[in-house]
Amino acid sequence: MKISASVIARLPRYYRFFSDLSENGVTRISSNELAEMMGLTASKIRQDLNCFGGFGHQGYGYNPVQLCEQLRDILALPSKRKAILIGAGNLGRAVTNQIAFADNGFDLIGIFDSDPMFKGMKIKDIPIMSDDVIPKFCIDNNPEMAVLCLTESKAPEMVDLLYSLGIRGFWNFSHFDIKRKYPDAIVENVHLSDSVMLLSYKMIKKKDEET
Amino acid sequence: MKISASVIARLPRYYRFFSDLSENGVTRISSNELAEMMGLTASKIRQDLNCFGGFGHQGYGYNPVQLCEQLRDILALPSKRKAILIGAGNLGRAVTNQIAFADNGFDLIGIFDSDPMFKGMKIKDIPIMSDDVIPKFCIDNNPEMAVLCLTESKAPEMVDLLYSLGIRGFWNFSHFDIKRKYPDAIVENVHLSDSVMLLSYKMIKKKDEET
DNA sequence: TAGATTGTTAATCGATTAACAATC
DNA sequence: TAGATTGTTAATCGATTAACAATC
Repeated sequence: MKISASVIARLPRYYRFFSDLSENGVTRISSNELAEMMGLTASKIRQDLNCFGGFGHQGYGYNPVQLCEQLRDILALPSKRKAILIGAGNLGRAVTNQIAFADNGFDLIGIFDSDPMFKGMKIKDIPIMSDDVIPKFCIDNNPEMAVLCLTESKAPEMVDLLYSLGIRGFWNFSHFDIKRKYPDAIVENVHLSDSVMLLSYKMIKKKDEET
Repeated sequence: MKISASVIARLPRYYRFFSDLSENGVTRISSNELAEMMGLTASKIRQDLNCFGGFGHQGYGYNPVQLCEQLRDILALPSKRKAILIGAGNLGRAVTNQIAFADNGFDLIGIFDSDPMFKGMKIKDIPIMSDDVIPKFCIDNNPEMAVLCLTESKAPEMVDLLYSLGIRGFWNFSHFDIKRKYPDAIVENVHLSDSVMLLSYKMIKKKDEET
């Protein structure tokens, strides 16, 4: 009954496709058609979606509107857990747009930066506060998740602080290995440098193969 | 002799660890010690690193300095391919810092944005130009890679343009499916919304399990 | 030489694909 | 009912782990 990590990793992408289909007024799609769209096999799609119960209709296919709602619930997108963001630099501001508007399961309630230049500023109506007030803010508001967009060197100390304040979910853009220090934390890492290095590798490999 | 995608996906992370070790003056590490650090098995590490040749020394272990150099070459980090960036918003500026300074295999030579408000501005000494001049710029400079940090709706048209100008590598922060339209393009997707949704899922699952 | 640790083969495990019975 | 397409089991494939011989 346990659902594998590889299935789960595909769920947001399914949600994305069903969401688009449903917005485009498509009321019915077969695993074959979807497989062609997504570049997967129909078999994999049927197995994946079936992990969570019979969302399809035999002889008919899948209903994007219905699947969309199901996937929203599975991914807990309507839950709106309180989140804070550390680091109001370019990355922090970019991520604020991602998280504050889209319907991604979180509600951004505060932004923090050590640089006094941000004092009193707001991003999308969310105030930027000084790092100093993180403890008080967390005790008062009990956020569950923190987005880490801070400089490398400050990450370890900040994670210690946030963990001590009860935060257990981390969307981590730094290279600091949170899981290693706090095995019970829930961490989603985004390593942009890994991603661009992979692109570099793929490009050199393609060139090598062509010669 | 073909190296699997799962091995390749781990290479940047190995590079990161060997890089840190070498900076910290570690001159020797065994697969067992590294496995403990990285949360992998020693066996997997030995198999992975052996895909590219015998980088280890029997009875001794691995030399981080040496491995670091080897991985740099494998990932083609010294190659500095010319890259342009489309979209000078927060995300674009954040990514500029990533790519313009770090040693990631690319050299950022131009930034483009349709918004005239950016006209004449620079980010890290790289000029921001109008979208209109993309064709001329590409013909003159022949960039190989484009970073896509633009709004969703503009992506399809922009990819058509860039592809027609000879660009085949894409670091894609948009949701537009480049590979589907241009199967011979080399694409590395970064879907931030997928990542945050997975975090949402993991957090709700943990809560479910605890009750 | 003895000890340590890799390189590499064989065994296991899990994920993907194929096939088809169930059913709308 | 006939046709279509899912749900689900069985077969295949690939990735991970374990074991040990090679060798520094």
